[in-house]
Amino acid sequence: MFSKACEYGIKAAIYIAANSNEGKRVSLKGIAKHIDSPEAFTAKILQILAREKVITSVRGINGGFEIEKHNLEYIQLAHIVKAIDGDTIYKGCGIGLKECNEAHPCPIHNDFKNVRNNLKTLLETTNLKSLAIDVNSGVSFLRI
Amino acid sequence: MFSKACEYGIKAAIYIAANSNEGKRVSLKGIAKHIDSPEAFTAKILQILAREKVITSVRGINGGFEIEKHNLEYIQLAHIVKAIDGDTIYKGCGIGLKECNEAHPCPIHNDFKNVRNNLKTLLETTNLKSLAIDVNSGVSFLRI
DNA sequence: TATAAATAGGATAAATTTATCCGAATTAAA
DNA sequence: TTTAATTCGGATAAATTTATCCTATTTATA
Repeated sequence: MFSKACEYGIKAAIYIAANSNEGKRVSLKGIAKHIDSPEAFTAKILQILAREKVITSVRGINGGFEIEKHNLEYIQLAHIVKAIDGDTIYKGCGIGLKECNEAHPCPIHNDFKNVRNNLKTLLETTNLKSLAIDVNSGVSFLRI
Repeated sequence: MFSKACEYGIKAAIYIAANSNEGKRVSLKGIAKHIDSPEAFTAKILQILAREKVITSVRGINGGFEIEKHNLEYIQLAHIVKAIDGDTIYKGCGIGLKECNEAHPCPIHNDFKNVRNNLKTLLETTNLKSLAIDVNSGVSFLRI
């Protein structure tokens, strides 16, 4: 479904969100440890998310990653996925046709419309705040 | 969503189905041309589908690929996807957790359940016959 | 039986994704 | 102002996916 990079990106963003929600900034090392991802590779992904303004990075001692608390509820999963994997997963054709639409549909176009819209809606309406709250309260988990 | 190999596999299977539905056997060359895919790579994928009994291959002159007409309605997209990409796309966790379930859910587990089930149902209930008919009648397309 | 048209499958190459390494830049604090 | 903790970013390596090439095998037919 998503690339590995995107999976790490989603998990990292949620972990950062969970901590930012409690006023804590987290380091690359801590992120990689808590989401069980390779550190250097995760660093690249965090750079992308920082460039795309999904997260904020702070260099130097006591630096790390954070998200402004009042932004948490406005950052949707779609922002993260789009930054890393692009939007073809929830906008493109299921079997990769360049021009696939109502007028010129691929064989699974209509059936897939539901799945794709379902996914699109999910990604566009799920914000980091709600995900962070569940992680903080122990309702959901980021590893294993 | 699906790998390139899987996209080719789905398109090839539908093309073979569309022809088998009209009593015609098709060659690798013809398949690759009509679904706009690299010939040698497509050959590998057809081998997988043949090994998995999704399609039948016939060697030698006038050989090619076909599907027994009376089987067309019993072959679901899920068979093809599972043979090529496996079933994690419609069974696994959205962010790659090994153990993700009701008791120990990832943060997007519940939201994703719908998408995944939606996809699973689609793949498990869409058969090659209906897809073939649409292609044959010019309602849907396999390339461009 | 020889030939030509097909698929099968092993070897290899190209491209992309995933992962690692290391020096540069930044910054708080001793 | 030096040091140490930290992210940034370029270079490279490893792994996987995608793609190609070539020979072997099969088979209908001349």
